[in-house]
Amino acid sequence: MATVGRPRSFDKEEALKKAMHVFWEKGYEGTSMADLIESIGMKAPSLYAAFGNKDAIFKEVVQKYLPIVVNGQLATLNNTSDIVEAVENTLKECVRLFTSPDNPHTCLIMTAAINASPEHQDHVVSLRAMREDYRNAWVQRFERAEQERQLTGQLSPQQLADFYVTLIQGMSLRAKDGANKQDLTRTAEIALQILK
Amino acid sequence: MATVGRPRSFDKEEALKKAMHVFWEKGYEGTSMADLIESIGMKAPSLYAAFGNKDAIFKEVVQKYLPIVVNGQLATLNNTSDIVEAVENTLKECVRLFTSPDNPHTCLIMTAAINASPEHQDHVVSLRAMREDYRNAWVQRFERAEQERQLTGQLSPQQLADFYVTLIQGMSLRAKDGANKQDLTRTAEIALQILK
DNA sequence: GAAATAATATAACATAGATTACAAAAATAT
DNA sequence: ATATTTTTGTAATCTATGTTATATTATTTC
Repeated sequence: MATVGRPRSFDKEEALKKAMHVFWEKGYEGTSMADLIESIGMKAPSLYAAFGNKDAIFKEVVQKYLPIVVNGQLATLNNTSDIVEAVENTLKECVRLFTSPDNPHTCLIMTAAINASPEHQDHVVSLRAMREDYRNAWVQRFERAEQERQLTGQLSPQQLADFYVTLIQGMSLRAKDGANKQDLTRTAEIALQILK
Repeated sequence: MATVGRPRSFDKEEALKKAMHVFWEKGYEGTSMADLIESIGMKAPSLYAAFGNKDAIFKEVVQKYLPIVVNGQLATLNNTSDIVEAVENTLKECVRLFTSPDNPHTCLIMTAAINASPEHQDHVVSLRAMREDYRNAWVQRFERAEQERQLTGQLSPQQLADFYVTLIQGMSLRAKDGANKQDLTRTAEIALQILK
């Protein structure tokens, strides 16, 4: 399916992946188009032609990041039948993600758009909505556990979900601050005590 | 002590407090000089004359915020003799701060400078250092509790400090996302179980 | 090989936001 | 009162950064 005209000198998927890492590392406002241009190795007009403007690139990055990271993690949460194991595995997966040498040490959804100037509030709002979805997924998982009589304590699914999501958001920040794998693992293990 | 020249039409402390609230709400990069000018009600030249540039205003704001909020909180942590009570009171104080109608629902030190463009990395770095100090204060508190034989479990002061600081950083984000006082209080109560 | 098409590179352009110049205003001191 | 000093207000300037115009290059189709 060779198309007419000069061929692209870059792979769009590769470019998007590089853009993702930059936004992941520096956040939306902390990333300049110059950063993207430098990291991706594309010149401005090619970037604009391929993706649109900075906002559009960020949105596409988030669309890409979300399935890979969040859904993969929620699969762990939902596909492990024992609730304690499910939470343990999911927390460990968070720790692995937040300390992997392959990517920035944080969660893009949690930290890439916390604050923004008024014109870019939509990114703040949309990531916040995703965090809300993420929390709801945790609530649902604990509701299932409750129905399956796996919750021994007197804590409600909402309370448990809030607790673990709060902890994970905190770990995103701690990792960005430089917390290592051991530190975060210990914190996760402590949090797991709540379910035992 | 009347000084010569046209008198100021504003109170410097009041102006700084207003600037603090803007930065607290919007973060360093999310705040424009126009925002500050509007909120404070001073014109640009007066602002610059009184405080210096945006960076200087932010630094002065942080200097002001730190003693008021963080030290007050650490006083609670350190001056309550029983460790469980100390942690409980401190967490409750966090919740109160993060949900007070009088101020933005987050902690400035935790969320006002998470990401920034390269020229403003110094703010990111300095706030990170303050978070490190904050963590160390928690470590020291638990070390004291250990010496006083108040720690019943087998968790080290570092592990406990990491756990609670992670939770508090998470609560800063959850509060900014809209978590209410009840939600955060429940989360804090759950976290307190670890010490019992 | 010439025409058509699509991407690239250089460099200009636009705009938002931080900062400053300059003249006018409001006070004190002599 | 006049001179001096400091702050204020308007408006200009500077700068960083997002975006686009234009010419050029590389490919396919006829």
